[in-house]
Amino acid sequence: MKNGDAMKEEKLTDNKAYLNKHGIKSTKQRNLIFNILNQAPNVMTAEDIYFEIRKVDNLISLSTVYRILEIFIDKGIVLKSNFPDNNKCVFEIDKLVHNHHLVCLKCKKVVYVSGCPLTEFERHVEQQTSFNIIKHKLEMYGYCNNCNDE
Amino acid sequence: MKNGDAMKEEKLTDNKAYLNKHGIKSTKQRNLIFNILNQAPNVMTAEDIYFEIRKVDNLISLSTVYRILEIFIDKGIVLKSNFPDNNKCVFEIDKLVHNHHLVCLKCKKVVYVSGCPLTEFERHVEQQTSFNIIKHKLEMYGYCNNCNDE
DNA sequence: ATTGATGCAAATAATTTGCATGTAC
DNA sequence: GTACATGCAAATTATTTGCATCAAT
Repeated sequence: MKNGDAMKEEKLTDNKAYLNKHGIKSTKQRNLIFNILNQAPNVMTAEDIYFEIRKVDNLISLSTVYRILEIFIDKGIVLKSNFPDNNKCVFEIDKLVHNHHLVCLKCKKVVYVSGCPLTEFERHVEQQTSFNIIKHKLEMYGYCNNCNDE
Repeated sequence: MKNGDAMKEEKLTDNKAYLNKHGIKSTKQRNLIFNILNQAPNVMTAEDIYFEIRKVDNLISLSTVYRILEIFIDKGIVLKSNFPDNNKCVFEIDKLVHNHHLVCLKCKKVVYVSGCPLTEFERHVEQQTSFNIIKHKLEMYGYCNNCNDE
């Protein structure tokens, strides 16, 4: 028990430092959301996060989830996406390795794809358009192994 | 005048053929929406389309706009996107040349970028993931000439 | 004439906001 | 103690749906 508590304590402290480093005040709710997103194997909607927190029996308001996500996005530690199928937004930690999304058109599973073939292309586009390109988002759509078989 | 009418007539006929070819029944409203999207210099929201039609003094219901767009998407002649800033969906004709989006983070202008550096990468991802990739969506974000200067 | 398309109003769903209260520093 | 964060309920916004009427074949 003591051990568990100590680990928990340590984890929270870690997050606090991380949040503070990014100019974000640490609160119980912010730590929870950060932990959940950080351990999530996949993108999550605001509601996913909300229900995940309820499991842990720590009540939180859905609007707080939205507000905290907005802060995390502004401070650059979370990414927001919007797949055109459903109108829900999905959120994920902004890992610094460049991951892109591969979405199954049938079961809607999202898989991360590492590697990024765009660096050179971006430079080319910058020259052509005189835009200053900051970031990009790449989503690929298709059918996963399972859904292909059916 | 006669000339104008003839041109209009011809245009509508063209669209009808095009719609029918894609398994879409032609109606006044569908022709209007198709024309508007086809001549649009940029992506449009459902409301943009709705107001554009109102200008032409032809009343249409917003729900009809949504319904027709859905059909166009299903039949593959229109693309739907969802930029994460605002929760509105945007629509555009699916030109067969592969265009991608370059979005200004400040003024929200969207510019089309031609060329696609992804063909080879997609094959690589298919091998790695056993997905069957159907299509992709690439959005680049940055600051345009104007907004950079300020 | 028939089948499906549209208009209108109401419903739904995601997200945002106002305000009173609670909490981190 | 103060300033900001949160909870709750209500508001807003985009999109969808039900149903009666209209239009294309």
